[in-house]
Amino acid sequence: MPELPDVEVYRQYCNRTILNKKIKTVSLPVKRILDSSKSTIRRHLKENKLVNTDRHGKHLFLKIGDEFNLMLHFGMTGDVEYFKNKKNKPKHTAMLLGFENGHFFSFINIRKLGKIKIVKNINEFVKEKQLGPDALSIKKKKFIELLSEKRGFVKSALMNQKSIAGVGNIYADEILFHAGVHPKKKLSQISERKLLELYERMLSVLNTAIESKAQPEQMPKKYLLRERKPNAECGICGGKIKKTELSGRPVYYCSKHQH
DNA sequence: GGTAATGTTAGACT
DNA sequence: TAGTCTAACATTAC
Repeated sequence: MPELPDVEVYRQYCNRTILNKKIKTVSLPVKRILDSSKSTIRRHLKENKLVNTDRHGKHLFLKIGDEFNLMLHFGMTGDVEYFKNKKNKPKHTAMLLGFENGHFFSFINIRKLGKIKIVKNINEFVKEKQLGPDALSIKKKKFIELLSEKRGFVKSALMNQKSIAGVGNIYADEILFHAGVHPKKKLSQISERKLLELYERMLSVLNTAIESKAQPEQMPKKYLLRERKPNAECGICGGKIKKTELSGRPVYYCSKHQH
């Protein structure tokens, strides 16, 4: 479930499992997700250690030594798993690292829409990809500034990685749900005061999701994620949850309290 | 067996 | 020109 909160949970997981272990084997069976050549990735990882982690939006960076990073992007499906016995290798493993201690690390990518790349400088990568500031680091002023100069639907703007990095389809819905803003409201019709509220809600939703380990069942009762289906009862106002579509993606919202 | 799914992006559209 | 939108990608789960 790889939006910002999911990737942050993966990052924390990597921090407590794979750091400072020497890599002995590197297997990359899914060619289409490689953004660096197989040999480049191998060369950087073999006999080296992952020493730190970083994240920008939905991109995870595993630092190799002090010069390079292994960038992982999950696409629509993805997970990471550290395990001790090779027999437990997860299905759809797109990268398998074997450590000196005999344990393994798998980058799982079912739909193969993810990416693996060796990245030298994170800031330069972010610039190249034209990613906006990370959703948890963006300043209030910058947020207002970015959204004020856009047109189109408010949900599209929240999901646009070039404005703000990290918010995807599910959490955009969640943020709008708590801010009481209809996903198909035009940005031009949203007051600055409402933009401020969106900013506050974005932070609280993302932080709450991370605290809940990105598991819907662990989130507060009034969260839309827990009942993300048509005709469910709204946890905030008792209204009816409806489903519509925007750019081919599903949109869930409360027909009563989101305007 | 049809349908839908958490992301990105090239190319079409406005 | 530049911002916005659509379709396509690949695979599984229900």
